[in-house]
Amino acid sequence: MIKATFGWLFLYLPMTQNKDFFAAVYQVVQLIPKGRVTSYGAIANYLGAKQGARMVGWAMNASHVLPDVPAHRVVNRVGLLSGKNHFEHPEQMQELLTLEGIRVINDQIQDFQKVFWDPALELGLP
DNA sequence: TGTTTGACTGGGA
DNA sequence: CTCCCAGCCAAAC
Repeated sequence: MIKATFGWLFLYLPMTQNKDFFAAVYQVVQLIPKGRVTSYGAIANYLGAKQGARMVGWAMNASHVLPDVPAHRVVNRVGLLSGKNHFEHPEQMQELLTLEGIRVINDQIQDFQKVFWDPALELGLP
């Protein structure tokens, strides 16, 4: 029984590695509250793809076609705006964050721990 | 069809 | 602190 549960958990990960994974990423990103941020790895972890942070990044790269996906609220694990160069203007990411009350200095989010939003803690199971 | 490249991360030196 | 490396896997060469 325990083995079966574990089996399900491990099977759940590969199951999500499709278009569904991208869709799931966008859903989570849309749930990030204004004034809060999360990381690629946190989203991947929440979706059961603990090592899929790069895929989350790739999903964000393709997210521009969709409206209402606040990609600026996703940063790397230390609070650096690693994706700034993928916006219309490199400074747009910081501008959007600033409008939401998040302070950014040299591409580094200030009080990162305070504004960090962990889907695994804030949301239920995926 | 094989190789390289990242909006990443954790661990080690 | 910095730098390096190995997983990671979809795209783009």
